[in-house]
Amino acid sequence: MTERNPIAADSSPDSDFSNQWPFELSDYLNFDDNQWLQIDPTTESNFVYHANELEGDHSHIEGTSSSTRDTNSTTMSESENWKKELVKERVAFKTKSEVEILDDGYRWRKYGKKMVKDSPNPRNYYRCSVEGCPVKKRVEKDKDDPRYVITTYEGMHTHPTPS
DNA sequence: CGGGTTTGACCTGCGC
DNA sequence: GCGCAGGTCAAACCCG
Repeated sequence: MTERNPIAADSSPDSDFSNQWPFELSDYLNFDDNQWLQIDPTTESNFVYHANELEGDHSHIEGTSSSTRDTNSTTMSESENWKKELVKERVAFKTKSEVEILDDGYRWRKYGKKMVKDSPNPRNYYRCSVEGCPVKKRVEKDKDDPRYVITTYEGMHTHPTPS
């Protein structure tokens, strides 16, 4: 599967991520359970940076990137648990799509499939085909609306997008 | 033949 | 400690 899937062109050519996600992004991000975050289409290029902010501390979402979290003042047990979850970048979003396999420019190899408890649809696990690249993603259909596909990316690519 | 998919088994973390 | 659920492995299989 090397052909592109031009479902929709992204409208922000300056955005780095418009190259990475050349399909239509939905207005919602999901980070866990019921944690849906609505994003502004004009700033959607920022969302990647904030996925990990939400992993353990759902209380705030900031507009800047990466790791500025050492100044928090939560309790000890909380911050430890929270650190543990911040090992990897993670971002999830919901796309309206007929197909689950969206070509985002990278090559993915499927390595697992699992039924999840809260959904009648199976969850598929993919890994980046490039050797040494730690990126994984999981794809599942929205249980409430099977016309939507929930994709969760984990990690950052260590290589440029193959073309 | 090489790369990706399928699929059941296995591993691990967590709640009870 | 046990059982469940999510995540991963890996052998067999499929396909260009």
